[in-house]
Amino acid sequence: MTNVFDILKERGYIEQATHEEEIRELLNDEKVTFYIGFDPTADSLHVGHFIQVMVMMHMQKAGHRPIALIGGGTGMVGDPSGRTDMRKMLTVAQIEHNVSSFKNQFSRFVDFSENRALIINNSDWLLNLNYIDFLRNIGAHFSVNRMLTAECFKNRLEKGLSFLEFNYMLMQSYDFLELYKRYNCKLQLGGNDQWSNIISGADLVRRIENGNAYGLTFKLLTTSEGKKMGKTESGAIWLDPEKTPPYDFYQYWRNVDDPDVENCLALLTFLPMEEVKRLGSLKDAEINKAKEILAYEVTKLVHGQEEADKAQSAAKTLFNNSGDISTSIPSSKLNESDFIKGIDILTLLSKTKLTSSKGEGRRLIQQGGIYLNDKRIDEFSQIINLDDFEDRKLMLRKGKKIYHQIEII
RNA sequence: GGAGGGAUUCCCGAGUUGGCCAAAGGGGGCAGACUGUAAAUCUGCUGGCACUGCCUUCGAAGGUUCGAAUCCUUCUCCCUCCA
Repeated sequence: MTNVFDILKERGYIEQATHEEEIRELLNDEKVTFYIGFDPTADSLHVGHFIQVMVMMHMQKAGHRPIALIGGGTGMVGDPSGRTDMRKMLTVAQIEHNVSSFKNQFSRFVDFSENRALIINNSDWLLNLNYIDFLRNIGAHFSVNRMLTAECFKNRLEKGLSFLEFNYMLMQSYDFLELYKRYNCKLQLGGNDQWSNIISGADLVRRIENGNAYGLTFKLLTTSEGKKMGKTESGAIWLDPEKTPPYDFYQYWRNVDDPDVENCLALLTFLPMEEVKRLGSLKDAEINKAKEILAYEVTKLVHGQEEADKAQSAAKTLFNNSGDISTSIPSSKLNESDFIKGIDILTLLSKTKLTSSKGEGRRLIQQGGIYLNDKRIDEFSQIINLDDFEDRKLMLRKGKKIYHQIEII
C-alpha cells in the first residue's frame, strides 16, 4: 500500500514539514495519532477547514487516528496569525454554540466510532490553568526574542498586538503537549498559517517530554494568483447548507478559474490522480467538463449524493435547458393573492433578495441585467401578475447566472 | 499618567479659508459587450426612497450659523513618543 505521506504529497497538500523523512517513516511503520486544531470562530466549518478535513479522511483511511481538537479554550484568546487586526472577542455562549456545531459537522466526514477518531475540546485543560504554574512550567520554555521573529507576529508588530493574543502560541503549544501525554499524539497538522504555532508545539513536547513530536502543514486553498479561495462578497463558503445552499456551493466550484481546476480536484476530491491530471489538462471549452466534475464531486462529499444530483440537474436545466427543474434552485413561494392585482418588478426583486434595494433593481433594469422567464425586462415600472406564470412558476434571473424561482402557493 | 496625531461612504483614501459635498481617486463589487456558467479586456453603475425632488450619512452627543464632513464644547475609541 502506498504511504499516505506520498499520497498527500502527490495531491499537493503538503507545504512544510518539521522532519520530512522521519514523518514519512513514522506514517509507514505505525498507526499514528495526530491532531488538527479548529478554532470555533463561527457556527459552521467553511471551505478552508474542509481541506483539513480532507486530510483527516486520507489519514484515517490509511489507518491513522485523527483527533479533531476544537479550540473552545484557545478560542477565548484568538489566534493572531494571518490577521492584521485583533479578532473580535467571542462570548463564552457563542463559543459553546460553535463548538457543538463543529462536532456535528465533523461526524459527517470522519468516523468517530470505537475511538477510530477523537473529538476533543481544549477547554478541558486550558480553562482551569493556574497562571503561575503555567508560566513556570510552560512559559519558561519560550523565548520572547524568538517569538517576535516568528512570521505570524511580524506584521502585527507594526499594527499592534495585545498581550492576550501574544499568548496564543503558548496555548496551542500546550495543547500539543497535553495530547501527547494523554493520547500519545505525535503529529500536528494544520494550514500553513499555523507553521509557527506548530513548530513551537513540537518543540515544547521535545523539551519537556523528550518525545518525538512532529509537525506538518498544508497549503492554504488559494487561487493561482495567490488569493484566498472559498470567499465571496457575501462571505465564506460554508459547509452548513443553511448558510450556503448546496446549489450555491455547487456553482462556486463550477465557476473556479481554469488554472485552479486541477488543484481543487486534487485537494477536494478523492478522484485518482491520473484522472485529476487528465481533467486538469483539458483545454479551452473542454475544461468545463472538469469543472462540472469538480463541482459535483465536492458537493457530493459535503452534502451527499442526493443534493449533488439536485444541484447538478438544476444547473443543467438553467444553463443548457436540459434535465429536470429541481427544487434546488433558490426559490420563494408567494401567495396567489399577491399577484392578482399584480406586483411591480422592483418590489418583487427586493422580496426575493435578488436586489438589496429598489434603487439597485432600477439600476440593474436600466442596464439590462434582469430577466423574467428569460426575457429581458426594460421597464422598471413593469407589473408582474398571474399572466406571467407558467404552471404557477416564474423564473427571475439577475445577470447571467443568478436565478430565482417564484412559485405560487 | 504626560505630550502629540487620528476617526470620512463596502475597503483604502482625498476633502477641514463653512455653501459648487451624497462627498475626488483607487480597490472591490454588480451589470452590459465579448466568451466557455473561465480569464483578460472595454463600457456603465455603485447610500435610501414616493428619483428633474425628498430623506439619512463623514466616531458619539450637544452648540454656533440662513447653511457644517468642514467652526466650538464635551465624550468614546485608536495610534505614536515619553514613564
